[in-house]
Amino acid sequence: MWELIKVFKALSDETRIRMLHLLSEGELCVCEIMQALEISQTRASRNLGILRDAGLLQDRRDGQWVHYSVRKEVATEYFKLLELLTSLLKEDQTIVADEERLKRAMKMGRQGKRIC
Amino acid sequence: MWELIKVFKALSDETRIRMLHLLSEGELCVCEIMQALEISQTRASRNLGILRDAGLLQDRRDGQWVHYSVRKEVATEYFKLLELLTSLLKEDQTIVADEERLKRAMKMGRQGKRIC
DNA sequence: ATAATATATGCGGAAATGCGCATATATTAA
DNA sequence: TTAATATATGCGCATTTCCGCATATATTAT
Repeated sequence: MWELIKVFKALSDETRIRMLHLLSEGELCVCEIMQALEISQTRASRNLGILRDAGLLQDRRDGQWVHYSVRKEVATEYFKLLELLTSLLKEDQTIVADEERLKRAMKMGRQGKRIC
Repeated sequence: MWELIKVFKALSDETRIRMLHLLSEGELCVCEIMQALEISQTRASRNLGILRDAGLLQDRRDGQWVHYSVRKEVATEYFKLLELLTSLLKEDQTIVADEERLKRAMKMGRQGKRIC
Protein backbone atom coordinates (compact mmCIF):
# COMPACT_ATOMS: atom_id res chain seq x y z
CA MET A 1 0.00 0.00 0.00
CA TRP A 2 2.84 2.41 0.76
CA GLU A 3 4.19 2.32 -2.76
CA LEU A 4 0.80 3.46 -3.97
CA ILE A 5 0.56 6.19 -1.34
CA LYS A 6 4.06 7.35 -2.26
CA VAL A 7 2.84 7.76 -5.83
CA PHE A 8 -0.17 9.81 -4.70
CA LYS A 9 2.04 11.94 -2.46
CA ALA A 10 4.28 12.59 -5.43
CA LEU A 11 1.25 13.64 -7.44
CA SER A 12 -0.06 15.92 -4.65
CA ASP A 13 1.94 18.94 -5.71
CA GLU A 14 1.43 21.45 -8.48
CA THR A 15 5.10 21.66 -9.46
CA ARG A 16 5.34 17.90 -9.85
CA ILE A 17 2.10 17.61 -11.83
CA ARG A 18 3.41 20.27 -14.19
CA MET A 19 6.70 18.39 -14.55
CA LEU A 20 5.01 15.08 -15.20
CA HIS A 21 2.84 16.67 -17.82
CA LEU A 22 5.81 18.12 -19.72
CA LEU A 23 7.60 14.80 -19.46
CA SER A 24 4.61 12.93 -20.86
CA GLU A 25 5.78 14.20 -24.27
CA GLY A 26 9.27 12.79 -23.77
CA GLU A 27 12.61 13.10 -22.05
CA LEU A 28 13.84 16.48 -20.74
CA CYS A 29 16.85 17.69 -18.76
CA VAL A 30 16.57 19.56 -15.47
CA CYS A 31 17.49 22.90 -17.01
CA GLU A 32 14.81 22.64 -19.66
CA ILE A 33 12.21 21.89 -17.02
CA MET A 34 13.28 24.72 -14.73
CA GLN A 35 13.06 27.13 -17.65
CA ALA A 36 9.67 25.89 -18.78
CA LEU A 37 8.20 26.08 -15.28
CA GLU A 38 10.13 29.22 -14.32
CA ILE A 39 11.28 27.73 -11.04
CA SER A 40 14.62 27.60 -9.22
CA GLN A 41 17.20 24.91 -9.89
CA THR A 42 16.88 23.61 -6.34
CA ARG A 43 13.16 23.27 -6.69
CA ALA A 44 13.41 21.53 -10.05
CA SER A 45 16.02 19.05 -8.89
CA ARG A 46 14.28 18.28 -5.61
CA ASN A 47 10.89 17.66 -7.15
CA LEU A 48 12.23 15.57 -10.01
CA GLY A 49 13.98 13.49 -7.36
CA ILE A 50 10.70 12.99 -5.53
CA LEU A 51 8.99 11.81 -8.72
CA ARG A 52 11.91 9.47 -9.38
CA ASP A 53 11.88 8.07 -5.83
CA ALA A 54 8.16 7.43 -6.16
CA GLY A 55 9.03 5.29 -9.17
CA LEU A 56 7.36 7.52 -11.72
CA LEU A 57 10.48 8.81 -13.47
CA GLN A 58 13.87 7.47 -14.45
CA ASP A 59 16.99 9.54 -14.99
CA ARG A 60 19.90 9.21 -17.38
CA ARG A 61 23.12 11.15 -17.24
CA ASP A 62 24.38 12.44 -20.58
CA GLY A 63 27.57 14.36 -19.98
CA GLN A 64 26.76 17.48 -18.04
CA TRP A 65 23.06 16.88 -18.23
CA VAL A 66 20.68 14.57 -16.45
CA HIS A 67 17.63 13.68 -18.50
CA TYR A 68 14.43 12.62 -16.82
CA SER A 69 11.66 10.62 -18.44
CA VAL A 70 8.54 8.67 -17.48
CA ARG A 71 9.46 5.09 -16.61
CA LYS A 72 8.26 2.63 -19.22
CA GLU A 73 6.92 0.24 -16.58
CA VAL A 74 4.92 3.09 -15.10
CA ALA A 75 3.66 4.12 -18.50
CA THR A 76 2.00 0.71 -18.71
CA GLU A 77 1.13 0.06 -15.06
CA TYR A 78 -0.25 3.52 -14.38
CA PHE A 79 -1.21 4.15 -17.99
CA LYS A 80 -4.80 4.91 -17.10
CA LEU A 81 -3.69 7.31 -14.40
CA LEU A 82 -1.38 9.23 -16.74
CA GLU A 83 -4.08 9.28 -19.38
CA LEU A 84 -6.45 10.75 -16.81
CA LEU A 85 -3.88 13.43 -15.97
CA THR A 86 -3.41 14.63 -19.52
CA SER A 87 -7.11 14.61 -20.28
CA LEU A 88 -8.00 16.61 -17.16
CA LEU A 89 -5.17 19.12 -17.58
CA LYS A 90 -5.50 19.70 -21.31
CA GLU A 91 -6.98 23.18 -20.92
CA ASP A 92 -5.32 24.26 -17.68
CA GLN A 93 -3.83 27.77 -17.98
CA THR A 94 -0.59 26.99 -16.17
CA ILE A 95 -0.07 23.80 -18.09
CA VAL A 96 -0.57 25.54 -21.44
CA ALA A 97 1.88 28.29 -20.44
CA ASP A 98 4.46 25.66 -19.45
CA GLU A 99 4.16 24.06 -22.87
CA GLU A 100 4.65 27.42 -24.56
CA ARG A 101 7.78 28.24 -22.58
CA LEU A 102 9.20 24.80 -23.23
CA LYS A 103 8.65 25.14 -26.96
CA ARG A 104 10.37 28.52 -26.94
CA ALA A 105 13.31 27.21 -24.94
CA MET A 106 13.77 24.25 -27.25
CA LYS A 107 13.46 26.37 -30.37
CA MET A 108 16.22 28.65 -29.15
CA GLY A 109 18.29 25.57 -28.59
CA ARG A 110 17.86 24.48 -32.16
CA GLN A 111 19.05 27.86 -33.40
CA GLY A 112 22.42 27.16 -31.86
CA LYS A 113 22.06 28.92 -28.52
CA ARG A 114 22.87 27.02 -25.37
CA ILE A 115 19.61 26.68 -23.55
CA CYS A 116 21.06 25.34 -20.30
CA MET B 1 -5.50 21.73 -11.64
CA TRP B 2 -6.20 22.27 -7.96
CA GLU B 3 -9.23 20.01 -7.96
CA LEU B 4 -7.05 17.24 -9.26
CA ILE B 5 -4.32 17.93 -6.70
CA LYS B 6 -6.93 17.95 -3.95
CA VAL B 7 -7.95 14.48 -5.05
CA PHE B 8 -4.34 13.25 -4.94
CA LYS B 9 -3.84 14.84 -1.53
CA ALA B 10 -6.93 13.03 -0.34
CA LEU B 11 -5.49 9.77 -1.66
CA SER B 12 -2.07 10.39 -0.05
CA ASP B 13 -2.99 8.87 3.28
CA GLU B 14 -3.26 5.28 4.42
CA THR B 15 -6.39 5.81 6.52
CA ARG B 16 -8.23 7.38 3.59
CA ILE B 17 -7.14 4.72 1.11
CA ARG B 18 -8.45 2.09 3.51
CA MET B 19 -11.73 3.95 3.83
CA LEU B 20 -12.14 4.37 0.13
CA HIS B 21 -11.51 0.71 -0.37
CA LEU B 22 -14.19 -0.35 2.09
CA LEU B 23 -16.60 2.13 0.53
CA SER B 24 -15.95 0.75 -2.94
CA GLU B 25 -18.30 -2.09 -1.94
CA GLY B 26 -21.04 0.29 -0.92
CA GLU B 27 -22.37 2.80 1.58
CA LEU B 28 -21.20 2.71 5.21
CA CYS B 29 -21.76 4.84 8.30
CA VAL B 30 -18.96 6.44 10.29
CA CYS B 31 -19.25 4.01 13.15
CA GLU B 32 -18.93 0.99 10.88
CA ILE B 33 -15.81 2.44 9.32
CA MET B 34 -14.18 3.32 12.63
CA GLN B 35 -14.80 -0.22 13.83
CA ALA B 36 -13.47 -1.82 10.68
CA LEU B 37 -10.30 0.28 10.67
CA GLU B 38 -9.97 0.31 14.46
CA ILE B 39 -9.47 4.05 14.60
CA SER B 40 -10.86 6.83 16.78
CA GLN B 41 -14.13 8.56 15.99
CA THR B 42 -12.34 11.87 15.47
CA ARG B 43 -9.99 10.33 12.97
CA ALA B 44 -12.79 8.59 11.09
CA SER B 45 -14.95 11.68 10.85
CA ARG B 46 -12.09 13.98 9.89
CA ASN B 47 -10.76 11.76 7.13
CA LEU B 48 -14.18 11.01 5.69
CA GLY B 49 -14.71 14.76 5.57
CA ILE B 50 -11.46 15.19 3.64
CA LEU B 51 -12.53 12.58 1.10
CA ARG B 52 -15.90 14.30 0.80
CA ASP B 53 -14.37 17.75 0.37
CA ALA B 54 -12.10 16.38 -2.34
CA GLY B 55 -15.28 15.36 -4.13
CA LEU B 56 -14.71 11.64 -3.83
CA LEU B 57 -17.49 10.81 -1.36
CA GLN B 58 -21.00 11.95 -0.66
CA ASP B 59 -22.79 11.76 2.66
CA ARG B 60 -26.40 11.15 3.59
CA ARG B 61 -27.90 11.59 7.02
CA ASP B 62 -30.23 8.81 8.12
CA GLY B 63 -31.48 9.61 11.59
CA GLN B 64 -28.58 9.34 13.97
CA TRP B 65 -26.26 8.05 11.34
CA VAL B 66 -24.37 9.62 8.49
CA HIS B 67 -23.72 7.25 5.62
CA TYR B 68 -20.82 7.85 3.27
CA SER B 69 -20.53 6.46 -0.24
CA VAL B 70 -18.47 6.97 -3.38
CA ARG B 71 -19.97 9.73 -5.53
CA LYS B 72 -21.57 8.37 -8.66
CA GLU B 73 -19.97 11.06 -10.83
CA VAL B 74 -16.60 10.09 -9.42
CA ALA B 75 -17.28 6.45 -10.01
CA THR B 76 -17.47 7.28 -13.70
CA GLU B 77 -14.97 10.14 -13.98
CA TYR B 78 -12.29 8.51 -11.89
CA PHE B 79 -13.43 4.99 -12.66
CA LYS B 80 -10.04 3.95 -13.97
CA LEU B 81 -8.37 5.37 -10.89
CA LEU B 82 -10.65 3.49 -8.51
CA GLU B 83 -10.20 0.34 -10.54
CA LEU B 84 -6.44 0.78 -10.22
CA LEU B 85 -6.80 1.14 -6.46
CA THR B 86 -8.73 -2.07 -5.95
CA SER B 87 -6.49 -4.07 -8.23
CA LEU B 88 -3.29 -2.89 -6.55
CA LEU B 89 -4.62 -3.34 -3.02
CA LYS B 90 -6.31 -6.68 -3.49
CA GLU B 91 -3.69 -8.58 -1.50
CA ASP B 92 -2.62 -5.92 0.95
CA GLN B 93 -2.53 -7.26 4.54
CA THR B 94 -4.12 -4.22 6.15
CA ILE B 95 -6.83 -4.02 3.53
CA VAL B 96 -7.73 -7.69 3.97
CA ALA B 97 -7.88 -7.26 7.75
CA ASP B 98 -10.17 -4.23 7.35
CA GLU B 99 -12.55 -6.29 5.23
CA GLU B 100 -12.60 -9.03 7.86
CA ARG B 101 -13.39 -6.64 10.70
CA LEU B 102 -16.11 -4.99 8.65
CA LYS B 103 -17.75 -8.32 7.89
CA ARG B 104 -17.69 -9.24 11.57
CA ALA B 105 -19.14 -5.88 12.61
CA MET B 106 -21.95 -6.12 10.07
CA LYS B 107 -22.75 -9.71 10.99
CA MET B 108 -23.16 -8.76 14.64
CA GLY B 109 -25.48 -6.06 13.47
CA ARG B 110 -27.69 -8.54 11.68
CA GLN B 111 -27.95 -10.69 14.79
CA GLY B 112 -29.77 -7.86 16.48
CA LYS B 113 -26.94 -6.23 18.37
CA ARG B 114 -26.47 -2.52 17.96
CA ILE B 115 -23.19 -2.14 16.18
CA CYS B 116 -22.89 1.63 16.52
C1' DA C 1 -36.69 16.57 30.06
C1' DT C 2 -32.67 13.53 30.65
C1' DA C 3 -29.62 10.14 29.00
C1' DA C 4 -27.40 7.64 25.46
C1' DT C 5 -25.59 7.29 20.84
C1' DA C 6 -23.55 9.19 16.52
C1' DT C 7 -21.02 12.68 14.32
C1' DA C 8 -18.45 17.10 13.78
C1' DT C 9 -15.06 20.56 15.12
C1' DG C 10 -11.84 24.13 17.74
C1' DC C 11 -7.40 23.88 19.65
C1' DG C 12 -2.71 22.55 20.32
C1' DG C 13 1.33 19.89 19.53
C1' DA C 14 4.16 16.60 16.82
C1' DA C 15 5.63 15.35 12.39
C1' DA C 16 6.02 15.98 7.47
C1' DT C 17 6.54 18.95 3.45
C1' DG C 18 8.28 22.68 0.44
C1' DC C 19 11.89 25.60 -0.69
C1' DG C 20 15.62 29.12 -0.56
C1' DC C 21 20.47 29.73 0.44
C1' DA C 22 24.84 28.17 0.36
C1' DT C 23 27.71 24.66 -1.01
C1' DA C 24 29.22 20.19 -2.94
C1' DT C 25 29.92 17.29 -6.99
C1' DA C 26 30.32 16.24 -11.89
C1' DT C 27 31.33 17.39 -16.53
C1' DT C 28 33.04 20.23 -20.20
C1' DA C 29 35.55 24.28 -22.06
C1' DA C 30 39.55 27.28 -22.35
C1' DT D 1 44.71 23.78 -14.15
C1' DT D 2 41.07 27.08 -13.83
C1' DA D 3 36.55 28.60 -15.14
C1' DA D 4 31.93 27.79 -16.45
C1' DT D 5 27.81 25.01 -16.61
C1' DA D 6 24.56 21.46 -14.78
C1' DT D 7 22.79 19.03 -10.97
C1' DA D 8 22.35 17.46 -6.09
C1' DT D 9 22.03 18.18 -1.14
C1' DG D 10 22.63 19.80 4.05
C1' DC D 11 20.49 23.15 6.85
C1' DG D 12 17.00 26.06 8.59
C1' DC D 13 12.53 28.08 8.50
C1' DA D 14 7.64 28.64 7.21
C1' DT D 15 3.63 26.09 6.17
C1' DT D 16 0.77 22.14 6.12
C1' DT D 17 -0.93 17.78 7.75
C1' DC D 18 -2.43 14.48 11.17
C1' DC D 19 -4.67 13.45 15.26
C1' DG D 20 -5.99 13.34 20.24
C1' DC D 21 -8.65 15.73 23.68
C1' DA D 22 -12.42 18.10 24.95
C1' DT D 23 -16.62 19.80 23.56
C1' DA D 24 -20.57 20.96 20.53
C1' DT D 25 -24.53 19.39 17.84
C1' DA D 26 -28.03 16.15 16.26
C1' DT D 27 -31.00 12.29 16.85
C1' DT D 28 -33.27 8.69 19.37
C1' DA D 29 -34.70 6.28 23.61
C1' DT D 30 -36.63 6.35 28.31
